[in-house]
Amino acid sequence: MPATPRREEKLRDVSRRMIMDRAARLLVKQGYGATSLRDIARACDMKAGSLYYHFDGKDALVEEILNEGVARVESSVRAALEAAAEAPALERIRIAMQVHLATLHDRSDYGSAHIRCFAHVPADIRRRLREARARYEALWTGLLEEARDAGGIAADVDLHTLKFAVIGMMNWTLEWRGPAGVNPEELADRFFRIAMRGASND
Amino acid sequence: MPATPRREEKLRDVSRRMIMDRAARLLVKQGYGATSLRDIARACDMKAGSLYYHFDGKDALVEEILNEGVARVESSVRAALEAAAEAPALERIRIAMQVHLATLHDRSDYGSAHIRCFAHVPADIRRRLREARARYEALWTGLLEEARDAGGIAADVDLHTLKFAVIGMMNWTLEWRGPAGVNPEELADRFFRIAMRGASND
DNA sequence: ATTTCTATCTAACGATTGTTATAAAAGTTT
DNA sequence: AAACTTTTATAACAATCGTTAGATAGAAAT
Repeated sequence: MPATPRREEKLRDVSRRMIMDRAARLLVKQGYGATSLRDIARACDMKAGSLYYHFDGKDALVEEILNEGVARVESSVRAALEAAAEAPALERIRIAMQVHLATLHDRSDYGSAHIRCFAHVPADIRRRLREARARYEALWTGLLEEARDAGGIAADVDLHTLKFAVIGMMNWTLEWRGPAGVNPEELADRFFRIAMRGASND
Repeated sequence: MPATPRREEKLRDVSRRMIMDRAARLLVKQGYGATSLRDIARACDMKAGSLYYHFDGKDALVEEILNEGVARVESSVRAALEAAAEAPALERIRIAMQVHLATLHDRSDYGSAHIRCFAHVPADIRRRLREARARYEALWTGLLEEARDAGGIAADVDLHTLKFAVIGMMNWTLEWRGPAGVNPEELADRFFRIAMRGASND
């Protein structure tokens, strides 16, 4: 086998990455149906046909972006949790919320693209994405069970409902928080405060 | 002026209503970009061109549907709140959550269509829809202020954050709750339990 | 210098899109 | 029965869609 030239392999990957970055941004702004390959190509200073050198087609590109969307959020959260492996269960939940929210708003458009486009992407893509989603949700289920087993969560709170409540309030921030809003970490703390201790006064 | 014949006016309205109903369902399932006028027409046993007798075009139809989406949720919630005008502030919040969730999941596809399609609809439609959205959010702001002024909400909870947390967890149910899931009223109670008294144990 | 490989462009394909003008029904009024 | 109104169908339009095959330019390898 020939010695694999690293320089060129990098170049190829750089183009792939640029295409995915620009496409992700467009997906967030315009949605799946309204984002054409020509839109994506123009954002990359390319022509639509050239994208086929890097991807098998629109759906393959979109699937890879959306898949990387969950993957990025999950790995960020997982890394933060490993770094805080000894922290109390509730504190680990707060950290997970901070990283989830920060990844969504600061890091990249992949996570946002996933959340925004998942519902309207072709059914076969959606089916495959569900696996990655389920894995990430299982991470949260584990976190909450951990807290409950440590006695940190009230017995009459359904963990399934709690999981979706927390994920829901976080993901919904994409619908209202502008880039100039409260920073994600502070926002996560406020959500944590509400979800864990409750808003009421008694 | 001629006596307006009620029979025919009704017939015209019935067709309009049917078109909007079917279109709303398709919008929920497929999203704005992937729902064509021919899709909508087929669902109505009509041809695409015929839709132009009832609506000025795709965007006008979609805007009317999405606008009615917020309007329905708001008027349902408002009616329920008027019927419970004397109830304690926190109880009124619980009721509002129940009706919001029930309208989204049981009543019709208009509210779901609004939530699902808002982000990806053309910008000028989105701009006009924002007014109706803001009015509905103001209703929630009022509800929460009412509860805070009555001493029912902790001082260190930001009402703006709380509002979006509650709306977010409710609207996100569209992403995970199937038609066979927990009924909306019970789900609203669980959310209320979490958001108001908190999930933690201390 | 020639060949080979990589990355992009060109130009077109058939299908589908929103939209329009016009014809044809179907129903109501006179 | 004739005239008129309301509703739908027909058929086409320009534009755009995802996709493909083949040409082209530039860099790397020989």
